[in-house]
Amino acid sequence: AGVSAITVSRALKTPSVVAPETLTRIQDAVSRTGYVPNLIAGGLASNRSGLVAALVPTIAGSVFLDTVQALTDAFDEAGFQLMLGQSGYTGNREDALINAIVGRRPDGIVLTGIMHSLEGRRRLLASGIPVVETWDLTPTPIDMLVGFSHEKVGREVADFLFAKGYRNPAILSADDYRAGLRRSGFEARMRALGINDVPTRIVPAPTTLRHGREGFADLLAENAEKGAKIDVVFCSSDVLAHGVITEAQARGLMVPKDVAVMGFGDLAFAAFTHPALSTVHIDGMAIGYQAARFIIDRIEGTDIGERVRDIGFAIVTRDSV
Amino acid sequence: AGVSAITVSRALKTPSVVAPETLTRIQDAVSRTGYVPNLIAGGLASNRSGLVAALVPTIAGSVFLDTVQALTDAFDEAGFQLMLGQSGYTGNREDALINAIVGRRPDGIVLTGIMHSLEGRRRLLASGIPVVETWDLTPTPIDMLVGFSHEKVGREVADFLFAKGYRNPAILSADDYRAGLRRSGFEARMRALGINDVPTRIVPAPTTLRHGREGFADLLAENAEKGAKIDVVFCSSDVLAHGVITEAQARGLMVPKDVAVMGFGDLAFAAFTHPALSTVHIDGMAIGYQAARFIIDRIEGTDIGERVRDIGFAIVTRDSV
DNA sequence: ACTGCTTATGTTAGCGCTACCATTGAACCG
DNA sequence: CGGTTCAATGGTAGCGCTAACATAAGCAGT
Repeated sequence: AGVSAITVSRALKTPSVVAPETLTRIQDAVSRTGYVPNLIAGGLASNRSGLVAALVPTIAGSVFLDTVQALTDAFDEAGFQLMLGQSGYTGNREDALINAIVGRRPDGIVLTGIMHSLEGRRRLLASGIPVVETWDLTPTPIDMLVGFSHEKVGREVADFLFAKGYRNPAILSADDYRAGLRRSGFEARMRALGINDVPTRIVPAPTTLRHGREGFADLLAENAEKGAKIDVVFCSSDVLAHGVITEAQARGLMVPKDVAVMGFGDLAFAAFTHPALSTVHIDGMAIGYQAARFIIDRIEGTDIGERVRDIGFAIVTRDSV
Repeated sequence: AGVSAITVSRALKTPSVVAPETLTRIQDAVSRTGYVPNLIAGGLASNRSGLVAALVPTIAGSVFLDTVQALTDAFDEAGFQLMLGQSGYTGNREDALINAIVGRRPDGIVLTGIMHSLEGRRRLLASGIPVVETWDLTPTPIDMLVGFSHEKVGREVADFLFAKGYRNPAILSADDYRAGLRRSGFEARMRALGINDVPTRIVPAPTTLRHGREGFADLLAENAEKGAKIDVVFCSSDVLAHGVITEAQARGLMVPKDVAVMGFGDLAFAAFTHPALSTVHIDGMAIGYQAARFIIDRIEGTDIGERVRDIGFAIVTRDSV
């Protein structure tokens, strides 16, 4: 287009600084030749890769979907591309993933859940890349954090169910760190209320409708042996809770008359099960948007204010409790 | 470590060509200094970014999850990082995304669904990047393809339901291109079988339990007016079908005695609804793995054989039909 | 006319690697 | 013992951009 490379670079990145006439000439040449700037090279030169990494345990049928969705949306809009990594629930792949990710010099990293491996924490810290941990609260975040207290969820659900008159709660929970936190909060508060033995069934993460049905069936069988009864099941996910409702239905049990069911997550379907699921609402999208905001602000040098955001939760009463 | 940069590069990429003694010395220095190679720079130099892009309409509650999961897994293992892009169902963001993605010079692109925009096709073709289109069949793929015929699904489901004795089918379908294909296949075959008017309800994509319930309610209301009846509902997704089952239950309708329900996708939960959902099984994981294989083979120069793979489908009979 | 300031564009260097070719020294061979 | 081969390592250039500074031209103020 009769101009130097740098002018083209400017025309594409900061069009405001080139003369309008030159600009149109360049844009014309770009569309004529089908030129697509190599952002890899640009990233190397400017030290801004335009990449952001998100690590989730798994996307399969998970509560993190909304968060991932919000992240892609928010970052897309800001011109970043999201790299998705699945660490699995076991955590042993986390370290290898961290290396692969840090090597690509992303402009930010969003972690779902807090980072547990010390080695991983050190490496992230050393990299100097903005990091947001999400979906949990910890007094010692690596960098920034947006989440809520799982323990507190457990406690408040215990209070809620107790106030509703339930005295024979059971737990159906995924084998997952955060679910464990909710469990202990729940048990601790129940103990304080005088209920000491809470029958508990642990199923593998990620949760499925199947695990909900089978887990509930197991819980029932186990308790029948002991001659005990269950009047409410607190599930570690809405999917599990949906499974419990389904199994109850299949057995001719009325929900909530015979057994009440409490979920967690308030996924899109929760309001439309039959009966509608009472659950704990978590705003997964808000977590994603806030995480994106944190990183974008940090990159742009804007003040981000308090680096830890407790996004809270809300108990939603519908018809299953 | 007393060696030149290039030797380090070799030690990390092709350890077999450096002397074992030198190798340990380098590895020692790497772990001592916490050196993480800059893959951006490496990518620029070697023209291999180690990035692969996946475009999905949306990940929200979708049938594509398994495919995305398989893609991250397969590519992670091969040392590639997945970039996730959501194009939305409308398709107008597709072009902008294509540019952002091509600019990052990924080593491969996986498209969910075929690319419709001519401009997008041209750009992808021009980029020379290996492209796999998935979840659909077309006589004119951009490059490689792994999918199945949605029309054929519609036809076979029509045959299947007709053979089962159903004569008053209805359709509950998402407003989505591929669902439309299944719909026309279904209607065409039904017409051939002498059934001309198939009551149809279109709901927005992505599908939710809610749309399943409301859509079925609408279908029912509409038909009650006309004094017609519905004996089976063919849904464009398992989620929708689950909604129909739920709504039927809420109304005291027996499935499949009063209405039968047919899903699509065979998602993990389909076997565990009550009654268990009859549906069309699609192996989303296999689609993902095959797509990854295509791209990896292409990169490594291995012969990929036939560039179009029809992965087929299977009608799964459970209890809802 | 000179200075100072602003706007538009250009020049140069370098981001951190790897491709390519060269070099070195040892082993092997007739 | 010179020639050939091979394994291990190094030197140089360059991937395609952008940061930083330089330059040129226009314009206002004195």
